[in-house]
Amino acid sequence: MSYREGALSLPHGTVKTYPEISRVALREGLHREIALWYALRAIDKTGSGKVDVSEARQALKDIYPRRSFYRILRSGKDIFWETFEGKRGSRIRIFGLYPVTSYFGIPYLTRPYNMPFKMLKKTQTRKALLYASALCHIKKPISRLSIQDMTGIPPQKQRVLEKRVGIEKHPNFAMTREPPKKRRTAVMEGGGPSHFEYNHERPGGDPPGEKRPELMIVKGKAKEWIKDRRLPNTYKTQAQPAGKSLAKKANKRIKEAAKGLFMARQQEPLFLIRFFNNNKKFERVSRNTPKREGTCDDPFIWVKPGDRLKRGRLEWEWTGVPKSFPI
DNA sequence: GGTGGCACCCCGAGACTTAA
DNA sequence: TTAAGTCTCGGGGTGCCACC
Repeated sequence: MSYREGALSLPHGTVKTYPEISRVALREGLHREIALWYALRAIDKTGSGKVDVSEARQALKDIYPRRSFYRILRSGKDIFWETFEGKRGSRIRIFGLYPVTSYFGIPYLTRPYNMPFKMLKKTQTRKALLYASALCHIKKPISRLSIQDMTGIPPQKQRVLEKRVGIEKHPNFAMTREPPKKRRTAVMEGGGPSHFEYNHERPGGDPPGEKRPELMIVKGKAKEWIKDRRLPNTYKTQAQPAGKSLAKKANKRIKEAAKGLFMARQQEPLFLIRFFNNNKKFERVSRNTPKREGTCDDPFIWVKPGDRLKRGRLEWEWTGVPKSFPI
């Protein structure tokens, strides 16, 4: 079907989103523009990359009021699309993945994820969709502050967005085999006001060498209490993995343009590797001579379901290595 | 069809507190 | 470190109207 055969229409199912692009757009304050870009790509069923302005406005009239549509069209111009005069009036040339990733300096695209298109329809859930899209491929624990670094969205707002689109949160807990006498401290991420002391002794004592929850003392206003040390949450979104052929294509072009993707990847800011799926991966990282600058802070290894102290609880065992080491 | 001015109202965002 | 709640203030979304 060509665009000449009929008006564009809204998809009923899903919209394809790219975590890296969503993340950068959120950070740059371009969430309105990126949402329209996703919507335009979704209604462009022929994949020609060109749509009539009037047809696009008609197709998206339930999502964007007239004023907002034209305003976003202006503000996203030359980043996500360009407009030109066709034979039948104004048209939009929607930029593909490569020009957009180039604009933002994104060195590599992971696989895209499909999100429910209905989330794009409401103003309230539109930004939340992008947030979910930015988060959906992260399967390991991640702190609120790391998410803020990634997306520019502060912790309070993250919670609001998660509620809005039904992102599930799962708490993680720290396990250890170290004797309680060996207490260790960790400074709050983001330079918080104090540090926390972990690995306290459980009332009644603990058998040495056995795996047990790491304990911490929390000081309240009137009293202090001992509790299991909690690690950052893991998050589960409604996103479904989509085909990655377009992302592969874009990555190939990025690689060619940058003359060495891996050079580009090494220049991107590193998120500290802290959580490992198994011992092998942890040993491989810690054995390797420093290849990049950065540190592995307070590393943990995933505890398999059968080895957990509490059934159903997500547990991570402290590796017992010094607080940080170079990677 | 496309854009600008204006006014109204909702919501985003930050600061702060309390609790576990 | 996470979670939840309150409060305040400014900005943005939107409708209406006018103009080109």
